[in-house]
Amino acid sequence: MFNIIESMSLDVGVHLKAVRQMYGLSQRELAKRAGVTNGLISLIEQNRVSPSVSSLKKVLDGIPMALAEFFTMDLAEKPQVFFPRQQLADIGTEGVELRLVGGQSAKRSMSILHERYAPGADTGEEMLSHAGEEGGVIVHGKIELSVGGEIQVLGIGDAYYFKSSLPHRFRNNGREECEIVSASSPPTF
Amino acid sequence: MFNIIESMSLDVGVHLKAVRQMYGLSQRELAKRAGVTNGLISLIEQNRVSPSVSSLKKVLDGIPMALAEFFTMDLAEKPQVFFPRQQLADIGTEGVELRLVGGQSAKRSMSILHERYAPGADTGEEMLSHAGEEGGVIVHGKIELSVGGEIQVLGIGDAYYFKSSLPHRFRNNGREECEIVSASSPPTF
DNA sequence: ACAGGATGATAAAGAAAATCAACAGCCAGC
DNA sequence: GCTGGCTGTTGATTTTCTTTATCATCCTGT
Repeated sequence: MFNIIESMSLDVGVHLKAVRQMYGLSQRELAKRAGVTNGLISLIEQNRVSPSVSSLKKVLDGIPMALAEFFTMDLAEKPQVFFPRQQLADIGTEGVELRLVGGQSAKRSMSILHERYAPGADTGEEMLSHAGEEGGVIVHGKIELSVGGEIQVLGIGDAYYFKSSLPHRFRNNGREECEIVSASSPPTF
Repeated sequence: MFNIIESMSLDVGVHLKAVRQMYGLSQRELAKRAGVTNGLISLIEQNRVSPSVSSLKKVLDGIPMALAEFFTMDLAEKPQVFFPRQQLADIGTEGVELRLVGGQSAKRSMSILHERYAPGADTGEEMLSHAGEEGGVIVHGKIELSVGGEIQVLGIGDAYYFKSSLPHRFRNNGREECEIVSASSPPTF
């Protein structure tokens, strides 16, 4: 009886770990939410067991994430979160400049906001997390943005786009006011 | 210790059975290809066990089908094929009865309508004009159709097809009710 | 009517997953 | 230094899944 797991095309363990960390959860936190034991999550992430579908479902419910999303994440390239300034420029053809944020995403029905962050302003240590998607462009100043474990400082012309369910936080560490044009879907305001 | 499976949103068993039969495989045939026993497939399809991910993977490999494909098939509601008459939404006005096929489905590339024009019914002197294309067949009665300056009376079995941007008008001058089955793309309704 | 071969279902035995409870490591605060 | 609380890991036990072998049923051809 040789290892069944190694024949798997999808590394469930590594993948689960990545997803869990992306959502900023510890094994115990996730286990508690999912109604399973932390030991199980540990074993799954080490690929020492192949969870039953019902178990994996329970675990993912704690995130929350659907089974389909979990398995399709491997096929779909990991969604781009940060868009460097250069990447926004010049998408259009000759004479036309199109600055499109999150252009690879198909569905985008959203509300647009003009935000201003005073120096030191912060959306708080408790990470924001809600339904939908959001994105924006930094118009003036700088902003520190944390999304799903990744942290980056964005400056003028930089942009962002992510699923709002990922824990996120905006913080202005600079001395200047920061100005952002953003959009969220479905319309929060 | 009560049934875990009943809390599953996805009915793996029923779904696997449907997929297997869709591919014209018996439990034993699939088991042989997948390298598992027919008994396991029987139990899975009855939801008497929740297979491990690795087992389900092996089974699906025998079809063959990817895990992602299997789970995404469940999220996509299985499209309705048959629409009882009563179920067709009536979106018409006075003298004109318009019954829309598949009105509840968001993603449609076409609007199929069952239209009834009472004697004297008229879509109005102001010509209709919108994007896309439309066509149809006269099932019962007669209808006077004007399209882009041309006028013609169509009877049973006659048909039409034109670009919706051309100004058009339907009018029933006869004494009988007129019945038409039409389609337009992209969906107007 | 019968044999042959297919179908899916099932009980019991064996293998693997999931839990329980304990473990060591790490870091912040006293 | 400790303590308390967090992290992830692990051996032993319980629970569940998977196989084995058997069963009844339904066709098809003789």
